[in-house]
Parts: sequence; structure tokens; C-alpha cells
Amino acid sequence: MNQLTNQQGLTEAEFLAQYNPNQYPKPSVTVDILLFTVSEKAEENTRKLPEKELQVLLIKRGDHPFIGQWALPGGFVNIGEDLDTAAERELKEETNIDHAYMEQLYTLGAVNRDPRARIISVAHMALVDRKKLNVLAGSDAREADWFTVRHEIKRVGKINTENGYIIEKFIKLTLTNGEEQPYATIKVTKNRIGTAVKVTREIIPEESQGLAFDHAKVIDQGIERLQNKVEYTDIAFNLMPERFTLTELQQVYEIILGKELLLPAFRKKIAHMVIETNETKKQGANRPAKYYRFNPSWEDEGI
Amino acid sequence: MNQLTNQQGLTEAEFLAQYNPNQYPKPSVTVDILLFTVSEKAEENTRKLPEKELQVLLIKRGDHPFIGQWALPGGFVNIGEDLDTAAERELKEETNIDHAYMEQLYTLGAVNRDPRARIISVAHMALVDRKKLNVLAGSDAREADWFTVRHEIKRVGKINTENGYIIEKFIKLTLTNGEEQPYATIKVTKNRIGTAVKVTREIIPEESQGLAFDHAKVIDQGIERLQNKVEYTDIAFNLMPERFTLTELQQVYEIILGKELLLPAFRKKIAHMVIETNETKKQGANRPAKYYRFNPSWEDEGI
DNA sequence: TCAATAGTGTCTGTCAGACACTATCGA
DNA sequence: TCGATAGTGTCTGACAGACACTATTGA
Repeated sequence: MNQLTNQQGLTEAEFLAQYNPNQYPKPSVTVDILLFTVSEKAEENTRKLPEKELQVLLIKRGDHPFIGQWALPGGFVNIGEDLDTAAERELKEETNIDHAYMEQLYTLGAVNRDPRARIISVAHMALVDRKKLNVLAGSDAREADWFTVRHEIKRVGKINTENGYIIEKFIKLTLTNGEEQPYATIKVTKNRIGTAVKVTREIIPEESQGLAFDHAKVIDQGIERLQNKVEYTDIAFNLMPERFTLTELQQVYEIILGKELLLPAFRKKIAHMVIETNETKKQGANRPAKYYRFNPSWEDEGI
Repeated sequence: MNQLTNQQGLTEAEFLAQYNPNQYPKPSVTVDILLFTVSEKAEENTRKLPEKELQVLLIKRGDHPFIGQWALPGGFVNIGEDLDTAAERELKEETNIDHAYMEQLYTLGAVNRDPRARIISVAHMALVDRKKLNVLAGSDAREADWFTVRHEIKRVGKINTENGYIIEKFIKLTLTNGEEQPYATIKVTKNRIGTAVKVTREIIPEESQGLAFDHAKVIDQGIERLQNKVEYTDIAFNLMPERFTLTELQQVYEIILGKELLLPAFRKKIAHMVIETNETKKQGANRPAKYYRFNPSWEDEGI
């Protein structure tokens, strides 16, 4: 322990003894989990491949505020609990999964984002393989469900200003679990003033319904992060089971990016990230696909 | 306002009236600002170009804890203040700059990161052009200074485990303001268990000195973010003045990436992001360089 | 045989890496 | 003239986009 004294002549021990952490009112802190997985639609035709979809786990709120609306799973951080530990605890509570890919996404800190009190939320993004989710989420009393995500850019506008420009992008987020269909429109504003750029996200309330708090922003931001990272990291493999075919992998890339990819180009691009197995997947009246697995050493190649 | 009632039969107004936000102990929340700029060493020889350096603003702590050590500028978030507003206020206090590039970097939430109390810190990264900083930081009583950053990867090791691997990377961070030289070694661990990856940063205390709190982690993370973003965004231009030569721009890229770039390749790569002016910079016994400025419309090209 | 999916070969254009070359200034 | 920095031209190899082609299965 440090024996230097401060301007009041206190050592560190003395300083800590007289320190009052409750001098000013403090916000509450929560963690929220944006949990993505990939599902397949039921296959109607045995000759057709099932279509994959990007899904997110939502919890129906049973109490105020936003009662009856859908929210990301999450909860308060305990005073003696690390932030990551809190996020892992929430994930475990919802999915019963111990090890999943998880990263911090964004910290939401607008003053009035929660009508109860000043609550700052540290949003995390997690990815899981659907096959690990046999234990269905929502084992406790709350109503939990998977929602298919649609993410469309509706309109982009650019206004040149005196010393920069403003780009406004309107994004329509549509979620559906078969019964309910919450949606939101988010305005992403990129404002350049000289060399400084500021990006802000805003929910348009007149074009939004059924999603609690500012959670639509988190979903949008998570999709954007996924889209960026899928291009230059192996993040997509966190959504895959141990064995997969290259077509399945390509479908996951396609639903994340929201566009179709050319088959030969895709295969060449990811060839060094996968290892061929000698098992095949027979699925109908067509050539069976080889199973592949992830190559954890793909990054070592240069070494 | 919502007139639905919850399980206790309360409307939202009634619920909010009885809600007690102080039921559980709450952490304090701060914002910290990792402020980068680019400087040039004094030029000894008129025929040599001045070397550029990446610099970060640090404040010498005048009180416990970590008294006498160097810390990122920052402070507590007011209860009625948005998170971004708090970050901008801190930046303004330190640099007197209103508009600078700023983005959220990471939220630090380990339980014992601050000996005073449970304090969660939302770290932001800001970039400013050195020429805007004529009003020197640290107008108040505190001692503030710019430190040149050196960032070296010391050692990388990979251990294969039962169902994955562990990659350990040791990063040596050395800061210097001419007089003092705080430093830190950070162990970045990438642990893959099956398909799940977890990245953790850890400060090695025996190989670290003079940096307060876990701020060395923030600096490391900021450099990593800069390195990633400089490759596929225009983020580096936030460090540039209005007019600059391509050599100056290349130097900024080089100090961020920590490696030399080939001149023709660099110029072709950034050609569409800049606009030529017809001014030139005369600087010594050699051909004068053309001044360029940022092209804010470079992203529109496809449209 | 055919529908459907799996998978390969190859052309082309773009772009980064590499290097050789030219240009312009002041001492 | 020379040292120093600015800037261009062009070859090459890697790789993504595009498309034509072959392979394998069960109905």
C-alpha cells in the first residue's frame, strides 16, 4: 500500500477510510444480452433446402415499464460482480449455456431511457449454435421466444452543410415469432462537421411498436457489428454446429449480410478456414454434401 | 401513458410512484477519455522531414488512489447527464474543443478496479488534430501532458488444448513525455473452447509502472481499434489538419499501424479519399509537396 | 431421365506489393 | 551537381465477381 500523502496529509489508507462513495446520486447499472442464433424454417418440400433465418431471443415484460412488450434479456449488475460475470450469468439463466461467444456491444446511457430511474445498460452480443439450445430458454416464469429478424435499409439521404454533411439512414427492423410482430424504425445520423464525425441512433416512435426501452437500437447495432465482423473474422462460426456443410455456412453468411453470395467465390474465400471431413450429409434427391468443421488454426498460416 | 396493470394491479403511474431505485447498492459510473493526437518531433536538420508520433493525453493524479501516477482524463457522470454528454463535457474541459471525433470504446467493470468503491467506467476514444490544440490542455490546477505512445508485441504463444486453443499475446506499452516514462505490459488471452472464443486483457503488475487504474488496457484497446478502423474507414483524417500533404497522411497511417508503407501503394489506396489543392508546402531543399484536403464524398462513389 | 443440390475450372478486372523511374527544390 | 523529398508508371500475383461446366443423388 502506498504511503504517499495527499494535500490533506492523508495516506492512502486514511483517504480510503474517509472516502464517501455516496456523496452524489448514482445510476443503476444493468447488462442486456443480444443473443443471436440461426434457425431453419420447417422444410415443406423434401427436395428443397430449408431456409435459414437470423433469430434473436426476446423476453415478454411482465411488469412495468413497457409491460407486455418485448425486451432483451438482462438484469441488474450485482455490486460485487464483474460486468462480464453479470453478462455470463444472464446468458446462463436464459439459455443454460456456459461457453458462448460474447462481446461487449455498447453502453446505453441516455438519461430518460428508463422511466423508473437513471439506468445505464451495458449491452452484450452473444452468438450460439442452435443445436446447443435444446434446453429451451425461459425456464423461469417469464415468457421468452425466438424472433426472426429482418433488417432493411429504407431510405438514405445526404444533405451537404456549410462545413460538412449529414447522412440520414432509415432502418426498418421487423421481428416475428409467428404470432407477434414488433417492429421499429431507426434513424442513423452521420454528421460530419469539418473533420469530426458523429454517429447517432434514434428510434422513430411513430414507426415503432412492441419493443421495450431502446432495445431496437441494440439489435440494429448488433447486426451492424455482425455484418462488419463477418467480413474479416471467423465470428460466423460461433453460429455453426460442430459439423456443417459449406452450403449451410454460406446461408449463415447470407442472412447476416442480407444478400446472396456467389457459390464459387464464397468457397474460395472460406476454404482455408474449414477442414474437410469424410462424412456426408444426405438430405434428398441430390448429391450429398460433405461435412466440414472449423479450422481453428486458419490464422496461423502466415507463421 | 400506459393504463395496463401489472400482477399487483398497479398502473404504470402507480408502479413508478412506488418504485424504489435504492433497493440495492449501486456502482458509481465515470467516463474516461482516451485522447489521441499526432505530433511532430522538433526538426534538427532542415533537409530531414520531422518524424510524427502518436500521442495520448494523461493527467497526473493529485489525490489517492494512485497518487502521483498518470491517468486518463475523466470523471463522474452526473445523474441528469447523458453518457455522451458527459464524455463531451470532459473533452471540452481538457482541450477546450467542441467538435472532435469521439466514439465509445469499452466499459470497464471489474469489481476491484478502483479501491475507493465499485466504479464502472465507460471509456471513450477521441481523436483531434494537433493544430486545434493551441489552447493547451490542463487549464485547471491539474498537471496534464502529452505522452508519446510506443506499442510493441513482445511475444505470442499458442497452446493447443483439449477442444480448442489458447493464444497469449504480450504487449508492451511505453509512454514518454520527455521526463517520465510510465509503461505497462498487457497480456491478451484469446481462449477458444469449441466454437466459443473469449478474449481477455490483463495487466501484468510486475512489468508495469506509473499508470493508474486499468487505464493501460484502455490505451491498448484504443490502439487496436484505431489499427482496425484505419484500414477500412476514414478515421485517420480526424487526426489531420484541414490541409495536409500525402506524406504527412502516410506518416499518420504508419504510426498507427506501427509499420512502414510503400509510397505508391499508399497513394493509390487513398487517392479517392482526398482532393488535390493547388497550394504546395515548401519545406527545404527539395521538391515541394502538394497540399490535399479530405474528400467528404469519397464514400458516395458507387451511388 | 430429371430435378435439385454439390462442387470445380477458368476468365477477368481490381488492387496491393514491389521496384524502377522521373520531377523539383535549395545548398 | 547532389541530397533530399515528391510523385508516376508498370509489372506481378492474389483474389473476388461472374459464369460455364461437371458430379451425385433419389424419385
